[in-house]
Amino acid sequence: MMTIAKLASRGGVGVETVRYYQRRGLMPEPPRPQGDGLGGGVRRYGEEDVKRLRFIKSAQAAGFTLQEIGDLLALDATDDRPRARQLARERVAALDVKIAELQTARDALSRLADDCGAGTKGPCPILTAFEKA
Amino acid sequence: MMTIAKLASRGGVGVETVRYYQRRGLMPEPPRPQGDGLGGGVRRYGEEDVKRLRFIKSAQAAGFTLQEIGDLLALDATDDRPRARQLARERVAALDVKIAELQTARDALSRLADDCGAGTKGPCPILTAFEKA
DNA sequence: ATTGACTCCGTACCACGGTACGTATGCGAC
DNA sequence: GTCGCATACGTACCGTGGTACGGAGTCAAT
Repeated sequence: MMTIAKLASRGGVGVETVRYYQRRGLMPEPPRPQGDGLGGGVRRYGEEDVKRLRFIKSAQAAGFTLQEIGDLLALDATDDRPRARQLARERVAALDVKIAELQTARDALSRLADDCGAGTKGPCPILTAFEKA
Repeated sequence: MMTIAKLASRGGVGVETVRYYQRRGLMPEPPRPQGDGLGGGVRRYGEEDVKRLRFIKSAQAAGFTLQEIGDLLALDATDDRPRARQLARERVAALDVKIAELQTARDALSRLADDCGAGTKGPCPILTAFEKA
């Protein structure tokens, strides 16, 4: 068991971020010891909380919003497979689009860098670099 | 020549967005006719403004912030090739990282969707879907 | 038992990229 | 010339994802 600072550091985020996720309902707020009569004690966290935090980071990297991540986490506790599959497939499709878009942009920029290195006179044609993209 | 509404629509953004870009210094504010004594007239825009607007969209898709796009546009008017090349190459590197990241996430999600379709009992292992990513 | 570090909680604030709103003015059609 | 929509401009507000701050409580070590 660990306190929030340890949890945050193991999850690669700040303490405030964990608390923000708790407010958003993405992370559970473990019961405080000593009953809970206003000033009960310090909350403790376990490995499953670290996993959850890391999941949130990965899902964010996949382009999910915190809202969607909340939905996914809620889904994880249910047996609604069709819904989970649907969300995953929608995201895969969105990612395919996004990846293609970035690839196109990458190539345009790469071309720009090359073209720009070729000559030495005048400005690089930055404004036109994306025109054929 | 066109007014701001036409420009915005040809650039695929809203009128307010164009004005926002003007405030940010990304789009020029053409002089108003009738001198400029407070209430001069309606500004007019040309094809080069449409290009500029489209460039902003493309660059945004490439992950540039508006600040960076401003830098690029400023650069476009200068002869500082090394700097332009540097910015382009930095972005290419950043895009390569981002693309790889999205690709990994995509594959994890795709796997999740498949695994989730396999059985019919119990919840999909959503929380663990990204663990090996 | 006191110090010092950490926690809890609420509230405020931040950057980003817009979007909306209100008022005054302009401009084309009739 | 006057009706009505579009433009100009300033200012306010929005969602997203946090970050910072301040005061009170807690806890472990000395």
